[in-house]
Amino acid sequence: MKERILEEAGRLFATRGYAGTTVQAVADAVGLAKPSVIYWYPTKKALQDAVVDQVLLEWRQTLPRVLDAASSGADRLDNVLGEVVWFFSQAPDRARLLTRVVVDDPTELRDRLQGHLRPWLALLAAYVREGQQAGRVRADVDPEAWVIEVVILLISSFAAAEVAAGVLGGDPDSARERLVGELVRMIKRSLHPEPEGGTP
Amino acid sequence: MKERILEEAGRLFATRGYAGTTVQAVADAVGLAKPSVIYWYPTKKALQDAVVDQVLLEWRQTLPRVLDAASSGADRLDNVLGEVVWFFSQAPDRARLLTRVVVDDPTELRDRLQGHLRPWLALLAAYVREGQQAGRVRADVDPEAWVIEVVILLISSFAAAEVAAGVLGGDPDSARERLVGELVRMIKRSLHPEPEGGTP
DNA sequence: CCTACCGATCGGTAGG
DNA sequence: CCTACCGATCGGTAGG
Repeated sequence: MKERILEEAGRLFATRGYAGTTVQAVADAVGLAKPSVIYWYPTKKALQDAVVDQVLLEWRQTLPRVLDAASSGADRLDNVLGEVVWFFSQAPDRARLLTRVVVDDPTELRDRLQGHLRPWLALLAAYVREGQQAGRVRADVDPEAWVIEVVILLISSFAAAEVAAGVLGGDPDSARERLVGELVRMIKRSLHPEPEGGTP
Repeated sequence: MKERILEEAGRLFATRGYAGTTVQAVADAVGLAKPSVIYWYPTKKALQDAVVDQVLLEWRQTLPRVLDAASSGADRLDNVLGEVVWFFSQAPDRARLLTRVVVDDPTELRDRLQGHLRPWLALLAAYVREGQQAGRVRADVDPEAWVIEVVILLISSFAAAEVAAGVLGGDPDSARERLVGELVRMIKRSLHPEPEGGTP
């Protein structure tokens, strides 16, 4: 039952935000009375923490794939982006939830996110720098700033995917596809002028 | 007094969101009793609408500058980006507010935003396409998708600027500067491999 | 522009 | 896991 609650709460927090989600609404979505939700998660805050923790956990579980993608194939960046895109495409609520955490002000949650992000920032920035020394990556890239901007772009692009597809018009599915394609292209071209792999 | 209310409400809606902002909090910030706020803006919803309208109005007032920047100088894209960056740097709450409108779900607000965006999308995409025909812009760019992704990146980058600067570390001001610099570089390089202007 | 007040709903508790 | 209930606060109104 904890899982059902977590699932519905995740959906609601992602779409309506923390303040916009009532414990009663979560209870209704699951089909329980309000105190039953409070039985499993003692406060609304604890429920939100659990939801955010779950997204971070799911991300950690995706890590092996990403690291694998990062060390194989002709175009490693392309592979990594593919995994990240898959992670958010799978469940766009993840991106919406993370966007809220960043924008909703709670400094404590931000700090928790930063703790998760900082090691990644260092790792990825080192990769970029390495590429620069090898001449594969443009010299004018600011490695740390690039990584941060790419993370922002990835998360917010998926968080806004629905609206963006609406603005683009046409069939929603193909609109989403065009947007993801251009997103990936932009990120790659911002790092190096032409694909890594060269001619196959 | 309407102005004071609008100002404080804008600050609060941007930082805490619609559901997270109470009419009482707005009243306290201005130094009025709650019913006095309701006197000037008959409902909380009307107050939010006024706040969003104001941001859109300020953007329209910035338009002449942007259009001017778009038709002068060696690197027109650079000039336009400079104006947009200035618009959001001036008041980062604008970006945070727009992010919320997109993510907070109210379909009606989205539609209003889309109405504002659509003509721009067409105009900017046409510019990109024109550049492609002249060979100034890479052929693999998807003009409409590119414009949308750039708008998303610009808005969310400023909305997350504070957190991003925290992750980057060091002096907050110079961190912000690095991030904006890289943001602009990414956008430019995603369109054409080298600066438009050539050697001066 | 304020005081006084409204019904509804908030997060959470008591007790079983 | 539920019913019954708590004080606090919500958006908004009445009346001046």
